[in-house]
Amino acid sequence: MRILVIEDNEDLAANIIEYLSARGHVLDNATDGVTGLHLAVVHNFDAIVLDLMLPGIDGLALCERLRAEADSQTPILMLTARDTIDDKLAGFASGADDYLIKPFSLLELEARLSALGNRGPRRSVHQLKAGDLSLDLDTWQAERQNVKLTLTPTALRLLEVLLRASPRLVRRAELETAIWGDHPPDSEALRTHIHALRAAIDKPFATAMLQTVPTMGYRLIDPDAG
Amino acid sequence: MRILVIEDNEDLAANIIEYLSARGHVLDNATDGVTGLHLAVVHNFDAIVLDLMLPGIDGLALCERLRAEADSQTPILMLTARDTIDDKLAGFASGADDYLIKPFSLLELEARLSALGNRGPRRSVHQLKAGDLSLDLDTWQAERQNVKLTLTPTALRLLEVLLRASPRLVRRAELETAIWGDHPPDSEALRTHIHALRAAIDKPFATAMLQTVPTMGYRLIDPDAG
DNA sequence: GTCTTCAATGACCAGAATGCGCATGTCGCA
DNA sequence: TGCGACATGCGCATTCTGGTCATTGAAGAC
Repeated sequence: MRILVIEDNEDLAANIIEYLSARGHVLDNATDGVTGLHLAVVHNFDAIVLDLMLPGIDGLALCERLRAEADSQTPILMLTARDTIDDKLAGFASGADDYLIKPFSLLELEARLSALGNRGPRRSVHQLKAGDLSLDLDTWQAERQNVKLTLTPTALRLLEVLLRASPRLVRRAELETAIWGDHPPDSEALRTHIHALRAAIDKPFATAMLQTVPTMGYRLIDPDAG
Repeated sequence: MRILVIEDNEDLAANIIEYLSARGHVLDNATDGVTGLHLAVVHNFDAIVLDLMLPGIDGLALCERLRAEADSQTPILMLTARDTIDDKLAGFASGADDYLIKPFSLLELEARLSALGNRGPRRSVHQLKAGDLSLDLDTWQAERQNVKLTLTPTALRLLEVLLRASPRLVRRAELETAIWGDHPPDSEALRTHIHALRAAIDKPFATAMLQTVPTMGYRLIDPDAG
């Protein structure tokens, strides 16, 4: 996860950054509110750790401005020594997603950050991918090299089957039953659809991913992998 | 919000339900794990409050099964008297989104549930949004580019469903049940309403947000995002 | 109680997209 | 050179979608 830590206490910030970096996250740090707000708006973090006591802008105000002006939905975890109910309510009211009281365990911080990062529509678990080609099963939008592709319904199903199998080879019979069920068309219409799929995902690009294996079937490979 | 409370302590459950109901939420209750799991799978809650000490299935196991088998992404807030780091970590590891220690304040519970349900109480209570298109759920006023839109009741419900799902694709059958319940009209009246919705939210503007995915359904996208 | 208005529905038509079958072209191989 | 397997392009039939409109039914106004 890419995480922004807005915290002016250098020791604490260093602790958090060291621990989370070691756990494989990418960290960024701001020691005052203005810088933090700026970083949060410009970059696209997966989560923000926000101390409430800050020089510059107050933490609550920063949170509100981030939600209101910048219309950002990045999850925010507030960090503070204040543990009265009113403090917490104010935190959530300003748009925070979680609220952690000092002193806290770094383990718990990471667990809560993960929970924040995992939820929400941003991260779609339902995505098939092979190399620079991807198919989002929520939106059913296919992309290659971040270019959106328009596919016919059949080509879309074909792509889905091939992506799920990738880089395995899929037999023609398998593809046919996947698309038409038990009653595939008389002729080998599959070729036409493979052709259409190729036109969409391979032709506009430099490298071809959809390969033919004569007499056997087709497979979708990632040219950059092995 | 529609909230499921899985809690066998009757006093505590009654307290939570009474309080949250009074605050305008719709509550449901299960006193054992099996019933809870069943309700969670069948209905579509905005959040689940889950006690860890339950007859039937253990809370952690229930959480895992919900995530794994049912593939549910409903936010889960765990409720327990156990407050060691290991307990918390186990909770988050099983798929929880938040973890609250007894005794707790009902105010904090509601704040945390709001944060879970909508990532910011502001959004759920007030408005749905996608790009420059928004729907205020208090006034039921839809706007695009700050221009107020007049919609027919059905188009309004259609917009609500699509906005909540955005940018996910919504299948035709899904839209039909969302609007008409189990007995959708004979003909494909949905098209006419989609047409009406398009006329209102897309036609007067330069860019179209409501996209058709042939054979599958419709989706509402933010043209400026990714 | 009647009239008016508006939305929902279902039928219809037209245009476009898609699927499928076929003819032809291409490649590799014996 | 001949054969098998596949790619490609084309045309027709079908399907899908968008748009329009008349009818129906409900809610509100008078």
